[in-house]
Amino acid sequence: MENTLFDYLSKYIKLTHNEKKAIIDLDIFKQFKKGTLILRKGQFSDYGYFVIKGCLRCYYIIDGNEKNTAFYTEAESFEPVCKIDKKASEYFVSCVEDSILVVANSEMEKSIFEKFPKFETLCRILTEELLIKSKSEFDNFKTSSPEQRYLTMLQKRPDLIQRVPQHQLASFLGVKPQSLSRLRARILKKK
Amino acid sequence: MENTLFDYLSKYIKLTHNEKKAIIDLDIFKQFKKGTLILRKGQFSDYGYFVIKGCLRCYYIIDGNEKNTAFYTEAESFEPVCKIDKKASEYFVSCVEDSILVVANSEMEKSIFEKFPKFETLCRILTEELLIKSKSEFDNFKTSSPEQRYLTMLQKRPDLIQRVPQHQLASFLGVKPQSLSRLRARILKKK
DNA sequence: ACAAAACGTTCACTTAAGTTAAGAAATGAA
DNA sequence: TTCATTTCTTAACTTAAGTGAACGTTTTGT
Repeated sequence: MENTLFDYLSKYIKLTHNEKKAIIDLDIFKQFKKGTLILRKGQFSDYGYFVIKGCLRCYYIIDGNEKNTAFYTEAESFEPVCKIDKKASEYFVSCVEDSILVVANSEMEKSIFEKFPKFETLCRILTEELLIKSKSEFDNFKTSSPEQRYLTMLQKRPDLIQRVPQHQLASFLGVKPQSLSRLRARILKKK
Repeated sequence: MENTLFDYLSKYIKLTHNEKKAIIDLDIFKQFKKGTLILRKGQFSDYGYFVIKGCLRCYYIIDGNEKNTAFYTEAESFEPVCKIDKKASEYFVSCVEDSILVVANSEMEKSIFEKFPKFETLCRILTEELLIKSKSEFDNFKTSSPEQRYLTMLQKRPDLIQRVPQHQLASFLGVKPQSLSRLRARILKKK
């Protein structure tokens, strides 16, 4: 369980046995059942999440309809907007599957930064990397048609098509479920 | 000139006179003429930018057409993807107007982090904030129609409509210039 | 095992965006 | 100022997405 986390972190810094122990002692590994709501609209939360195993879904409810904007799977992390904003959350986050997550709040972060300053460097670098990745994805979304976006997802995140219902992927790709269905039929016909 | 930077930073930390001097001594304020290319496709760069005055435009050239994905104005910052990726840049960044920018590379960052560790905390927090803002904007883009996006821009970034040509705003809003023109006519008719 | 709910596809119709082209308006350089 | 270029708008036509509904399949809970 810890391995997913430490393997991921080892790309950035080497951790001593003591440092690893300090992390484990924080008791940050939590299990959640499929369907569990991690975050609700209107809620305030200063917890951040890292997916060890499973899949999280971020969605808005707009005019009574769910609009999915993000899916987080193994070795991906996310911090709710409300954490920094200090406003109530605009969206929900739920578990698409039974999941194991690393869960940490600001207080825990602060205490570990004080004990091991290099964790702050780590967090800064990880966040910079996420920001960059986020820009790439946004740019790619803006410059592609729904059909191209679907083809890109087939290449870059083929697992999502298996684990997530089509009608949830639709809004993630910026279209309605019927359009996604049609678009897939169109692609099949072309081949 | 420094004021734009220090006013902005004062929201996050208090800087001593010494710390401010250390920043100014880095000689990071640079002027650029309208049209100057700050970053080219294919280029490697480890510089980050903060806009004191002016406007930057990030664009791709896809099938010979410019696709604009971001505009940066006063008190906004950006780091090129290639800085962390270590791959060649996929896009161009140019000055929409005569601009004054804070320009710093990784080496300068590193030296200032060593002298004043609290700058690293500052950078971590600023980056977290940018990431959160970026997620909000992406979510908003995904869950809106082009018409709604234009109306949102009218509210949130009305200055852009004045400073940036319409045909550049079009791809930023995810449509062709003709569609933006039509969409604006449609809005006027409704009122 | 069964009924209910959720899911995916298809269809007909509507609405909006893409495409191509033409012309008017604004901008900039000589 | 004039001429050329760029920018913006309009229009006619094409293509794709939105909408509402139907239908069969799969999944879920009891």
